[in-house]
Amino acid sequence: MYLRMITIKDIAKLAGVSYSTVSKALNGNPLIKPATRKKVMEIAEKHNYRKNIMATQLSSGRSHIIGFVLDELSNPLFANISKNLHLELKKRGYQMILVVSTDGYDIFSQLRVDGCIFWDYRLDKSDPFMKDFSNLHIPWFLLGADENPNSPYIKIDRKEGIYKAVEHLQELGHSRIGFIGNSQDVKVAGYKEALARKGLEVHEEYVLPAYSTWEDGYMAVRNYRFHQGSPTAFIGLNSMVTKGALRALLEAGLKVPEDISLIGYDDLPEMQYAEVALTTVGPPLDELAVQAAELIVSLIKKETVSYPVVIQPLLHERSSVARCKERTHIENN
Amino acid sequence: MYLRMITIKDIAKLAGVSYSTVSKALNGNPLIKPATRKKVMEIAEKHNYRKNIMATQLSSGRSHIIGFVLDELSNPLFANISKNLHLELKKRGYQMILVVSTDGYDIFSQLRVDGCIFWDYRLDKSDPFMKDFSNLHIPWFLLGADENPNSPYIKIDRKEGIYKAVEHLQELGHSRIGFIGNSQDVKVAGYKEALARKGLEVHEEYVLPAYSTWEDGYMAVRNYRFHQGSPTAFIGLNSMVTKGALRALLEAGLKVPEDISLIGYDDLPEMQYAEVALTTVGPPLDELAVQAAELIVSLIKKETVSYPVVIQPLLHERSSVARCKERTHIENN
DNA sequence: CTGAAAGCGCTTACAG
DNA sequence: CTGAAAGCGCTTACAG
Repeated sequence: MYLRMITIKDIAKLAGVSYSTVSKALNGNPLIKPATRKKVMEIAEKHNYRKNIMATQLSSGRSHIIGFVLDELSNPLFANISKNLHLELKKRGYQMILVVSTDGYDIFSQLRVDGCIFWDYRLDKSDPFMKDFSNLHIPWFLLGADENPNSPYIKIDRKEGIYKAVEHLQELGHSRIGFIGNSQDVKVAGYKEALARKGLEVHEEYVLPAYSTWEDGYMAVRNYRFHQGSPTAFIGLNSMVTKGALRALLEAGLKVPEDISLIGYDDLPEMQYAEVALTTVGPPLDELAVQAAELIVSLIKKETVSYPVVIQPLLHERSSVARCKERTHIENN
Repeated sequence: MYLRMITIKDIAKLAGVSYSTVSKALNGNPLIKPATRKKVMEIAEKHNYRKNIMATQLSSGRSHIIGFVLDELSNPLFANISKNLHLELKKRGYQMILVVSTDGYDIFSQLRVDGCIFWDYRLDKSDPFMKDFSNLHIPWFLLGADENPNSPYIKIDRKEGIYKAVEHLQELGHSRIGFIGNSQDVKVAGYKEALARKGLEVHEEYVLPAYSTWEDGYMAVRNYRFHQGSPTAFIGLNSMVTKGALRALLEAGLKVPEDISLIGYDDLPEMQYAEVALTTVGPPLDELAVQAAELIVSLIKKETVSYPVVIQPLLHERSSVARCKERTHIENN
């Protein structure tokens, strides 16, 4: 079918050693004499040898492939996480495949992954897929879940992240703090709790509904009527919503941060390159990837792990937040 | 490592037949007596047997996995194409894995895919990856390329699609037709050619620059100063740009299609659910997937194929285009 | 219609 | 330090 590829037996012949020696040399077995290893390596290199992963998998029983399951692809956050995770897994000797749940999961019946990471998955144990999946006895965990009784997960403490944003704003004198996002999101709950903890009043009117896109954030602000008692600061649900909101604020003639402060959730690089360098709160994405890679590898190795692993979002101060000048933005309006 | 899974040998023992018979029964070999097959199937079912794909791959030499390589994930078009392609491949006995090029390609050194589809890839033969990849002798083609000398590809005749849009608008009396998109895109070239073919004048001013997002389309229209000689109709680069442009047009107080007509490229379902059901032109996405699946399977089977396979974009009339009422939108403005 | 046997390309005790 | 051998779980001629 294909052009036949070179195998360890071919290399063995060329090197004048047994093919088990070749296998060991290729795998860096320390018992092999350096000179032998060198010769084997050179021949392999010269003939562009590629280990046949299927054979390796079959004999070793493991694929060294991790599945990363995402719900949707539209959030730039995923591209970032997927890339970081890919890198961290690679460092640990694993490859990653992306599985988009809308594409279905049958890939798992073909490809034996050694482990699986589910991003922010709304876990439904009665889901036929989850039933099938658990039959495979593949180590897995939820990344970014809020809870997952009896199974490992990495929790992003989003409520605490929002709390940090609220705290930061309050310290700068803001007392009327709004949120732009959909009320289903745990971040809205976190927002309300944070206000309560800080002794600030919760006004439903301060929550501008925005589902998840740039457009949503933009329209939420566009549709909002600013008035005397409007928030002097807003927190945005995610990077897209926040950037859309920023644009709408600027178009409404409000200066950010002079007239109104804005903090975005999710610390993506693009946030600092927005029209105004955005102050953000969000999980450290590199750490997230490291923790996720470590956890799945530990699970694969059957090490005992304690969970949840909790990731604390961090505040990154940039240029979209200023001390509250009470009523200033209203006057300008 | 894992809970040991049941194998064909186990089934053979339970069924009282040889394991080669089990293999054949499981694979639907017609020589096997129906009663035998039934017994085997029942036992397999009962014990939740899963074929070990690595063993299958190793012995058959093929993985039945196709790689689908994407550059970026943010366009909703990709989600659609990926899903359709996945389905079509599945019908033909193949699984698909998504490979995001920003994640790197090392997955290919681990996982032997039987074939590979590159979406709209800016092919660079000197790219070290492409060199490595071609060494693997894996069948592949470009999907959505404009050309690919000496290798198979599926061409989407975007220029012809744009031509259809221009023609449709002209037939309804429009002579000042604008385009919203970035001038790097082949669609802009197609737009200019279409105007020329139709004897319409090309004004650079009619091309509103928009790179690719909703925001880009929205801002392009926002920043445009409508005047006496402005276009009476626009064509949008893709679904996102078009939807952003639609919003900006509406906000500018223009009625679509009464005051101004709009055609969007890419016939995604969401286009008809926009604020105004959008007339679109774009490749039939189901056919695209079918053609892509057929081509890669043919290539894998070493069948001779003729290429390029050309996909013609289709016009879908909805409610965003109306007969031109010369100057009407200007008067209203 | 069924089965014994070879083979896919590796890994990994085990023996030397 | 190296090699012979068994084995991973299948598929597939081949013989019957």
